[in-house]
Formats: sequence, structure tokens, C-alpha cells
Amino acid sequence: MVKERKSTDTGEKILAAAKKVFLVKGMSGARMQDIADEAGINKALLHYYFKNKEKLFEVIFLEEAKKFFPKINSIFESELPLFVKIEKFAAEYIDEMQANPYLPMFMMTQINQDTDKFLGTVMGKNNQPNPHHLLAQIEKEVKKGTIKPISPIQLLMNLLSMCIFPFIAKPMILKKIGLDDLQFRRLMEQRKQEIPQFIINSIKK
Amino acid sequence: MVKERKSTDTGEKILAAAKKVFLVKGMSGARMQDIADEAGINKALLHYYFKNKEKLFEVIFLEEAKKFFPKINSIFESELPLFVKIEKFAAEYIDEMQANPYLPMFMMTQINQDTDKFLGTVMGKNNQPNPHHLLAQIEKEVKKGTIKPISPIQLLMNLLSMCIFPFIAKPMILKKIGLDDLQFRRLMEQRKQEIPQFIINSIKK
DNA sequence: TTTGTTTTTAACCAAATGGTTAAACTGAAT
DNA sequence: ATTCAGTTTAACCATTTGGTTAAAAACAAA
Repeated sequence: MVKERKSTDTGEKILAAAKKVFLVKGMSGARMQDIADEAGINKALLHYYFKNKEKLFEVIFLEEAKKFFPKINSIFESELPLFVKIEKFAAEYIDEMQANPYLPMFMMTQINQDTDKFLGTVMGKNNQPNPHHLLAQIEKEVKKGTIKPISPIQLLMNLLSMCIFPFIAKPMILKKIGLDDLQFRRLMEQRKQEIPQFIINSIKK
Repeated sequence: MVKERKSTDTGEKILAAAKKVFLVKGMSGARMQDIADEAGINKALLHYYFKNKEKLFEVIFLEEAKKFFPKINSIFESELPLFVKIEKFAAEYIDEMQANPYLPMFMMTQINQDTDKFLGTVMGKNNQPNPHHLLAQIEKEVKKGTIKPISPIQLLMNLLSMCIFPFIAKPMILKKIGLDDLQFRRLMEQRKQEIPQFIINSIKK
């Protein structure tokens, strides 16, 4: 059994190259030779440092999952008021996705490919998204009468949808509306306030 | 040059099988032998009926694109009032996606893979999404003062996000919230009214 | 300088892959 | 029954692919 080699220049080079290639080509589409070329190394080194293609991919997936889900949990489970939570989530989540705009598409691709594997086995128990605290909080606010009656799941879906989907649809949006990258970034910056405002306008009594 | 064979039993079988395999595995991940197995035919027949893997894929893509974009255009370009348009879009779009729940993920995958190819070359000029009429309508309503000031693009993104993203995130939603397929369908049925209501509550003066 | 360990290289491997080929089969028309 | 055209089959092909192997190179310690 090949153990993972300790962190070195070459190992890091491989990871950086693998990330680039996997993100564009996906796991099936990515070729080990392409990754080696991208890293500027001999292909056999990939196998010296990583057991096989799948293991290499899992390392990348785990690294990326760490940027996608923890935000969800830390904010959802905090004791902040609901509206503040929505504002905070939109702002911080969009910041994270602005820094990693490929991330939603990458995560959704893997999760759709094999949910149990990627949300189960590979990730294990840590850092799994857990919406229950927020759902309960929404329910409580509805009961208190501070917001209009809305299903907690529906509200959660609205929030996630508006924060995440634009990054997935980015190439389509850019092409059909005729925006460039910078304009898209600005648009998403605006959404940090626009989304919470839109939501709060809708649900506030 | 192999012309596409005229529509026959075998041709249809291939298309049905190809759709299944391409949808799950994507283009790179799908194997011609897998498609042949799924269709219950000899692999060489794939090449008798379709020039190559790429051409077969394009046929499938075009078929699926016909379910994804035309709704967008017909409703966006109609002369209906804005609120009616939003209601109609949400209802009809969600109906279409309920019938083809894999479709958003499939389309977004291809568009992210190579936007110019899939939104350009393969689709040609027909049936391309064209949001400009709706954007202009939103702008007009803002100016008339019937809705609160909102950027047309932002409102469009909100509408599309809330209608489309849940289908993309379906496996994640099901797993993390603990729903089954039927419950998800019900949830999306509710969204046919919930989304327009949510939006109208937010923007109406 | 020598020795031992680690890293890198280039050649190699078996299997998989998309595609080709020619013969056999099938169905329709004469 | 024969001929022709279209469809299907099974074998085959060249290339690609992920991975293996052993030797060379590099590095570190004594």
C-alpha cells in the first residue's frame, strides 16, 4: 500500500495541477497525463505520491468541500437573530464563492454523481451540512408571528438558491446577458445586500 | 461520411439508451459499450447509426435543450403583465423540470464545460434563451413605480435561481433534510405558487 | 567518499476505448 | 427462388489510459 507521501513541493504541485484539471474535466474526463503535464512532472510520480486517480480526486474533493459547507453550518447553528443570520450568510457565502467561483458547480457535480459516496463515505461525519437548527429557528419565528408564515424548507431553499445558483449559471448568464467577468463579480457583490433585503422584504410582517 | 440513419427502432433504442447513460456519466464518462449494453445491441451499431460519440451526444443535447430553453423565451417574450409572467413562468417551468428533473444539472454541466460550443455551435441560433424583453419589462415597471426599485438582472437571477437550483441540489436536499422523492415532488409543486408569491411580496409597492 | 534513503525517470504493461471491416443475416421486390 | 439493399454481427484495430517496474539521479548523514 502506497502511503500518501509527506507534503513536499512535488506533492503540492500535483495537488494544484490536479485541482485545475479535475475542475474543468471532471474525474472521468481528467487524464493522469494531463495532470502530470499541468504539474510539469513525469506521470509515474502521480502514483508515487498518490495511490491512484480516485484517491487523488478524493483529496481534492475534501479540500474543496471544506470551502463549501462549513460556512453553512457555523452560521446556521449560531444564536444570531434570523434576519442577521440571513444577512451574514449571504455576505460570507458569496465572499467565499467569489474567491472560488467554480466551487458550486464542482460540488453539485460530484454530489449528483454519487451522493452517498461524496456526502457519506468520502466526507465522513465532519463538516456535513446540517440545516436543522436554522429550520427550527424559522419555524419559531413563524410561530412568534415575527415573519409571515412560510415553510422553513422553502425559505431555506430560496436563500441557498439565490446565493449559489448564479455561480453555477455564470457562463450562461455572461453569454446571454452580455457581461464580462468583472461585471459578474460586481453583480454578485451587490447580491450580498440584495438577497437579504429581497428576502426580508418578502417575509417581514 | 455516415449520414444519420432514418428513424427506426434501433435508432430510437440507441437514443433512449444514450440519454440514460450520458445523463448519469456525462459525455467523457459514458462508454459506447455501456450505451450498447443499455440498448441491448451490438456496439458496432452505434457507429452504423451515428457518426461518432460526439455526434450522438449532440443529438441528445439538442433534444434536452428543447425542454430547457423554449419555455424561458415564450413566456419572457409574451405581452403578459409582469406578475402574471412570473407566476406563469414558475408554474410551467417547474412542471417541465418535474417531468425531467435531471435536466438542469445536465444543461449546466455542458454549458460549464464549453459554453461557446453548447450555447453556440451545437444549438445554433434557434431556441437560444433571450432575456432582454423581460429585462426591459422589469425596468419599465420600476420606472412606472408599480414595483420597488430593483435591478432587472437581479430579479431575473432570483426567479431563475429559485426555480432551477432545487433540482440541481436535489440529492443533497434529500439527504440532508431526510426527504424522499415523493416529498421532494410535493415540495416543488408547492413552489409553483410559493416562488411567485415570495417574489411579488418582495417587490410589490 | 561511501552508504542508505528518497525521488525521479523512461520504458513498459494489460486493459479499455472509440471506431473499422467484412461477412452474415434479414426483409422486400421481382 | 433469386437478387438487392439494408441491418446486424463478431472480430479486429490503433490508440489511449491508469498503473507498474527497475534503474538512475538526488539528497542526506556518517
